[in-house]
Parts: sequence; C-alpha cells; structure tokens
Amino acid sequence: MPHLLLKDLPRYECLLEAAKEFPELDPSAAEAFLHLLRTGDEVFAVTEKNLTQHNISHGRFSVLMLLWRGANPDAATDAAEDGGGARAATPAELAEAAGVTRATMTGLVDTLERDGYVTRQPDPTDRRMMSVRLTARGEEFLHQFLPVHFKSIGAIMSPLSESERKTLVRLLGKVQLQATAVRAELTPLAASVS
Amino acid sequence: MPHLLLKDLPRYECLLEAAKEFPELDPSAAEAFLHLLRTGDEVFAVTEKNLTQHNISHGRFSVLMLLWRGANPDAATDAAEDGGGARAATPAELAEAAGVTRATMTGLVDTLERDGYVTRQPDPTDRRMMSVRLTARGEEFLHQFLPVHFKSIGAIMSPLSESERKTLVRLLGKVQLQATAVRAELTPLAASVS
DNA sequence: CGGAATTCATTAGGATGCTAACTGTCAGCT
DNA sequence: AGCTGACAGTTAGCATCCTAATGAATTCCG
Repeated sequence: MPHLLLKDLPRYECLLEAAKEFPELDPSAAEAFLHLLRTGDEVFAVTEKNLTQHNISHGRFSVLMLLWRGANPDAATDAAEDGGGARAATPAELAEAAGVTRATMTGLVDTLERDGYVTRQPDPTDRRMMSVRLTARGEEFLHQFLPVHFKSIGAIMSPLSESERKTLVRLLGKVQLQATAVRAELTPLAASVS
Repeated sequence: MPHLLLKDLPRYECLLEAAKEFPELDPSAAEAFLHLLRTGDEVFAVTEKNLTQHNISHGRFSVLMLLWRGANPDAATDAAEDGGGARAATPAELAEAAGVTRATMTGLVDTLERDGYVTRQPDPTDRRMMSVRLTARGEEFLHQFLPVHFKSIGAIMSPLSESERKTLVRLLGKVQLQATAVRAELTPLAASVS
C-alpha cells in the first residue's frame, strides 16, 4: 500500500549498460536513489503494519501525535488548563503541520472524532475556527501504541552503530536538502497558456 | 500523494525528553528513522512531480519500465520478434514485479491502453492469459521522459561523493534487510483462529 | 474421461488523499 | 455603516490502490 515500486531493484551492471544509451543516467546516483526509495518504503511498511493492527491509519496517527503534548513546543499556552498535557489546535494548523490540505484534515478529524480520539469545539473568540483536542481515550491509545511503535523503530535501526546512524542522518540530510531544491526548481506548470 | 508526514521533524532534544517517559524510545534510532522517511518522501515527491508534468502516475510508470527492454533480463524470449526491444508480459507477471495486486494491474493496464502506451492481446496458447506490450508510442514516451528522470536523480544525488553514495547504499541495505525481517515478525493477524 | 483445485483476468466496493467550489466569518477601507 | 477581500472549515467529485468475489480456462489426478 505504500508507494508502488519495483520489487527487485535492477542490478548495478544493468544500470551501467543502460547508461550507455542514456548519457543522463549516473549509475551510482541511480543506485543510491533506488535504495533510498526501497528502504524508505520497507521501513514505512513496518509502521503501517503496526498502525493497521491498531485500527488506525498513518494520517490519523500523525494528527494524534501533533495533538500530543511533546510534539509541538510552540504555542504552548493552552496546555496546562485542560486534562493534562493535551494540546489544542485548529484544523488549519494541523493540516499545515502534517503537510496535508485542510480538506483532508477535515476528513481525518471526522473519523478521529467518530472514534472518540479527539473532540471538536468551536473557538470562543473566532467563530470561523474550531479547536481540536485529544480526549482521554486518544491519549490512552497513544500510551498503548507508542511503546510498540518505538520498539519497532529501535529494532529496525538496531543493525546500525551510533556512528553509522550519525553518518546516515548526515547523508540523508544532504540528499533531502538537495531534493527540496530540485523540486522547487521544477516548473510548476510549464508553457501551457498563451 | 506521498506518505503524509510531519512537516517539521521533532528536534533531537525533544526525542531525548520523550525518551524519559518511554524507555522503549531510542533517540538516535528515532532520529535516523524520521530522517529516512522524510528524505524518501522528498525524493519521491521529485519524481512524482516529473511524472505528473508528463501526465502519468507512478504506478503507470512502473509498468512501462517493466515492459521496457532493459528492465527484466529474465524470460527474454519474445523480445526480438516484435518492433524492437519491447517485451511482452502478462498482467500477473507485471503485478508481481511491481508489487501490486493483479486487480490493481488491471486498472493500470486499462489506462495505459486507453492512452495508447501499451496493447493487450490474448495469449494464443492459454486463453486465460493476456499479453501486454509496449507500443511505439509508449517507447517514445520513455525516450522522452527518461532523460528528464535521470537528470533529476543525478541532481538529487549530486551533493554526495562516490564514496558517500557507497556508504549510503551500504547503510540503507542494512536497514532494509532488518526492516524486512521486522515486518515479517509482526504477527500478520494475531490470535484470531483457534 | 471427468470432477476438483488452481490460476488468470476482471468487476465491485471501500479507504485515503487531492483539487475546486462553497458557506460563513472577520477585517480593512471608504 | 457597508462593501470587498481574505480566511476557516466544509462539501463534492476525482484518482489511486486495496480486498473480496466472480467467471472462464487449465491442470491435476483418480
């Protein structure tokens, strides 16, 4: 259910061969690219499976994490008054933080509210806005699920030493930065009008 | 379209703090995990954008690549007789290779056929089977698109030296292997029968 | 030979997330 | 005050990919 990817990556010699026909193809870059997508996919699949076993989707999990106490250190004003550490946020804030559209967030909050994990209350000062909050049941779910989640993450990364993890993070950081730049360079919608 | 992920990753000190409450949380593992998902997502988004600009989805692109000559060195029997290097395959083979269900492959081939990129012909020996082939137009599309695709991949990986790429591939390989093992360990559907 | 089990492709229906359009609310300007 | 533009949340419709069930063709085996 993740990305859809080739099950068996092409071998390096195939990349070399293909590079003869396409001079734009950099074999070592393509190899790193394929491994990155493949590994990301596999790792994602693990968390997806954990989440599915707890009857929750990745999108909904993201929302719960955002509403949880430690997730969003800014705007920590409303935290202390309510039940405990739960934090309130508007759907627009959640959508921005989760990287989805507001429309999608409406759907996510709908199902979370239906399942009793969050509540939706109108904002007293601005009647356009809603205030989304974690319920006790939502917090309970996180306390039950997060240990499983963290354990999986630890297991996945267990073959890497501390210094290897540092290296991996450093290399990924470079790639991510460059990928963001490349994506921004791609013309959003090229030469269709006039 | 990609995964749905937190836009801003939690800072390392937040992970350290959260680890006090959850002893299962390994901060350096979580950091590597988050960076991996984030980077994979960003890189994926670049190719997705390229594909969208050429009016094709990632799933369809995978199918085209599988039907293209260099992609699948096995079963290279039917290659020489037809137009050129194009290869024939059944929907079931394509589904297996792409990692999707046969039902999904039916839909993908439907749209590819509608757009004229592939043809579907009944297999002469087994009337259950269909034979999917790249058309001239499909091949033309690949020859137009692949240079763009490869160029993006090269650009994304350009900040990494050859040795850094090797290191990245090696570390990702370890993680992928372990992730696959962890996923297999997760009880597919625990304790429901007898 | 003839029935059971398998395999192929497809159809039907569900879940997720997107864009675009819509409604109600606020804020600024005349 | 009153109009206009911007913004919050929602609704409607689309695309993608999934699982489950269906119908046709083949293979296995007594």
